[in-house]
Amino acid sequence: MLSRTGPELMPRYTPSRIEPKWQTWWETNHTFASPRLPGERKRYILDMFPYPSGDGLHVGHPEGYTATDIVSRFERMRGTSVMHPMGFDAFGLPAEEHAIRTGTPPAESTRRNIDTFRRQLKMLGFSYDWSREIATTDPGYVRWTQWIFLVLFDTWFDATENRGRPIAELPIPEDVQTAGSQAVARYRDDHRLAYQSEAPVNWCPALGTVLANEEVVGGVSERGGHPVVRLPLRQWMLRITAYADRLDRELDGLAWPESIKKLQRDWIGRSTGAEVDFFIGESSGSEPDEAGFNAWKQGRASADFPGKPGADVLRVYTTRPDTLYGVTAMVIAPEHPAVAKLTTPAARPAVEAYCEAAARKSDLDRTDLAREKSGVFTGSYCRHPLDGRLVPIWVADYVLASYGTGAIMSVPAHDTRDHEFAVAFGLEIVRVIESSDGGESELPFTDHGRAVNSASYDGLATADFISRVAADLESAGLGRAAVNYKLRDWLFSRQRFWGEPFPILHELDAEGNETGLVRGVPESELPVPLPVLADFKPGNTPDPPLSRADADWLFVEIDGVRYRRETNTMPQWAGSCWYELRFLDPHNSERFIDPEVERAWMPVDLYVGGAEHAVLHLLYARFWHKVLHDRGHVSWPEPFGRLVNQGMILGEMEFTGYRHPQGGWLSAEQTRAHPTQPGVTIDRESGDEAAPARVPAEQVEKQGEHFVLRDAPTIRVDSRAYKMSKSRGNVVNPDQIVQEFGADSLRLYEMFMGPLEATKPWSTAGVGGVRTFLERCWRLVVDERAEEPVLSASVCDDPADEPQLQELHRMLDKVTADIESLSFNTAIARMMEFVNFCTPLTKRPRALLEPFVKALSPFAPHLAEELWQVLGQPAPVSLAAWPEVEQRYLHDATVEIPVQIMGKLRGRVTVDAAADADTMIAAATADPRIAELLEGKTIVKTIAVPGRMVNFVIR
RNA sequence: GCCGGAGUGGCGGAAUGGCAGACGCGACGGAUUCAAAAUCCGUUGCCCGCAAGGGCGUGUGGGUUCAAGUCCCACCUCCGGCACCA
Repeated sequence: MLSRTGPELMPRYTPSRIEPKWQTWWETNHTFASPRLPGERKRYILDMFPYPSGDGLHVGHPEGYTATDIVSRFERMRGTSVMHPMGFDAFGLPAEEHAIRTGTPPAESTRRNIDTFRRQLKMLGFSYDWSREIATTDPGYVRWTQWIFLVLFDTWFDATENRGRPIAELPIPEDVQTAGSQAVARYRDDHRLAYQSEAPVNWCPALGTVLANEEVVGGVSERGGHPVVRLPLRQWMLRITAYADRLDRELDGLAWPESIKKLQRDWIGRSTGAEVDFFIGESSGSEPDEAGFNAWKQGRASADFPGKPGADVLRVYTTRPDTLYGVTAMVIAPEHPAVAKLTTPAARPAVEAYCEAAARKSDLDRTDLAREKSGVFTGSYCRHPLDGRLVPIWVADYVLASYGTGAIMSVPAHDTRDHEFAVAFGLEIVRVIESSDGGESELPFTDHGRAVNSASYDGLATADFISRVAADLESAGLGRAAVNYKLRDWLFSRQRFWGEPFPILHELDAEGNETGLVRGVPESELPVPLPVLADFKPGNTPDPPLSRADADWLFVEIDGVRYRRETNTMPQWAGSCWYELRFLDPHNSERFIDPEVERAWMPVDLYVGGAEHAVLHLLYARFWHKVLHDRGHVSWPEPFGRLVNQGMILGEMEFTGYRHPQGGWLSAEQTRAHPTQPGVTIDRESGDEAAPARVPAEQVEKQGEHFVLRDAPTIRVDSRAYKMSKSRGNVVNPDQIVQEFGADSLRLYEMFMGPLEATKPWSTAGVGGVRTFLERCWRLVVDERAEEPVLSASVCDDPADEPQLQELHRMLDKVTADIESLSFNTAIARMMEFVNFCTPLTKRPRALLEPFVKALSPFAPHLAEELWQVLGQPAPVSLAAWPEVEQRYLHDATVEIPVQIMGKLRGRVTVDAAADADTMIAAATADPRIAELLEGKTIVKTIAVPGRMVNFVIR
């Protein structure tokens, strides 16, 4: 019996023998080493490096990696200098959780996981320059991550120049200057891009850490789905909001998918509108009197709009200043600083109770569950800046303290949320916009339209109103145009062990208490290593594990001053914010990168990875890069020139039937999803839970639009592919696929499945299909009956004939163009056609096979090297010159064109490829069948596109 | 709710406004074989027809055009993301 993989049968295509052989050869010969500096044409082709999880590689990884590998190999063969490195994003929570469970230090399990990943990546034959491998956990890498943090710490953002500058250049106001050096230090600290803040944070008791806003989804942690509560804590923040404008605008020049750019823009959330001050008076009274208001207004008219709101006003931000006359209430966030002042004695108990409840509420309670608007009246009023009427001030948690000014003007007629709030509390609703067509539109009406009930502005279109009123407010000193961003500053510290320590020291006084002054660790003492700990467990309090380190780690003395180290660690994102730079100069111990190398290789020309990083990683990395750029450390403002997102690979297609609780089948259309429990299906009528059951494909057939059970055609079954997951048991293991089919087959299959960017279901039968193709390639060249791989007798030195050369060059033309456009699936299809063409040939000229093997080599590199060797060519084909496409073989002398009558295909005629319209029409009418159909009809119009088609319009 | 993306044979998918379904999987038939596997050759959108041929077909309904999977309008379904940002 013959087996596919039996080593005794070498003449058959045996990946398990040739793949390790060539992997060793490439490694020994440093085939894919990149030069320090590129030649004339360079390509920096980068994968998003993986987090080395304990599960090893899954089949999603090789998809993007194969795509970039094909492009890298192709570019090398064309003589381009290629940078194609790989490394590991090795800090992160899972290693630490594993450590807590098993007692294994994270460094150890991380090293093991990296070893597994590296083995698996090498097994797939990727042409990485492994001498450039980095892990974010390497001390030599951490050193420079910490160094970049110190750059952030040393930078302030100059808003007038719109760029980051050294903190030493920060202008110090005179009053601060006179207040002494401590005041100056604090002033500087308040302006650094890396700063400490005491703001409420998302504390996750289950994970024992605080999380970034981005890591909290719907009130629970993104990782693990644990509840998150809000807690005030001292934290390190990065002032990414300073760069919001540039992060938004500078997306324009990038060759990124528009959808990703849009996601980033939406996340940054730039909005334009106006800030407006509402008079509340100096004293904490409930109704500011009219005289005071008039005096205030007069004062404002002769002065500039204050940069910061005084205690006598409530400042709001609105994108719709045109609705100013529709204001019927002011609403401030429970955390707004003026809450206490505005609360009247009578209202105090209710307001305090409300604010306390809001503070305790997690984001989950505030959003998902509490859709009903809640709020409480403060008892106070403010004065409307334009018409002077009294407007009640409410507190409600639908207003966020962290956005805009933390206070809004409520316009129930023209804002959905304000409308809900007004309805819930019986507030007045005043229409100030009608639709442009004059129709009585329903409220709330949030579209643009025409102003009504707005004094002298009546009749103005919304856009005109906005610009007019903004100018009027500005000149009256009552408001000004303003820009706001949804983006918040980046909460950058974590109370975990397995992350980069901050290179920061807190000054201690004689009693050992922190003075509040901080300094960076001297550059010469980087990296700050992680301390040796016996126990990695996070505590019940937000005290970081590092605070339990030995005193000789924890305390430092410099120039006679004692310091305590910062004991927070950086989040996992830190390492991936600049790895694209370090790959270019991974062993440099003098600088984080040699500027000459940086200038020569950056930016990344092709960056491929999953769309799940569309916002966070890519935004953070762009931010760091811009800071480094502003400080003169890198030459380009953006790190990634072209970005492509590979699609997700789903599990195999599944048919699912539903079992009725009383037994028997339930047709799929009689079921629906459980209203609250995700993943649970119930009987539409009875509400009973329906048990899903996987149905084998052979028991199913298609009937009209749906799939039904073959034995019970009234029972519909669902058919779809699901995300791979351990719980569903549909995870495909790359090791197993390589063992069964070979790495080349896995690579080729993943590229053949469909477009790179599409989501597509896995099919192991499909891997078998491309394996068959590779076997056909093998038999084209190799004698199957010999003991050792030798050339097939049908391979000859005869020149290739014209039709063969045409086939060859058309294939090469298509494959070349398709690699350039990352359309690997169609490139492979074209090579399959070429092999189908060659298979029946009893004499197969080398002139045909050798260029084909070259074209195949980026896709199936091991097989290509082996075939190249069998053909007697010197290795490696991986660096052979990409075959030239000869244009003269691309075009036929004659073409067959369709002939249509009234747009319907009625025949075909063969004409000279260069035939003009008249010649084509003549040929078409000369065709007996066409002539017959045209007989007795009047030709109204004739369309002839040279080389394409002819169409007769008849009557 | 809002924002993306996608709906084409039994399945994955191809198609600069110009011959819909390339290529692959699956299925069916043939050659080879004692037999099977493997291999090679062929057929394979649906309907009518012995055939020649004809009709219908790219989620639904309309439109533009000599010609629409492709462009425009309205809608349906699925997938992904965001979700009180004033």
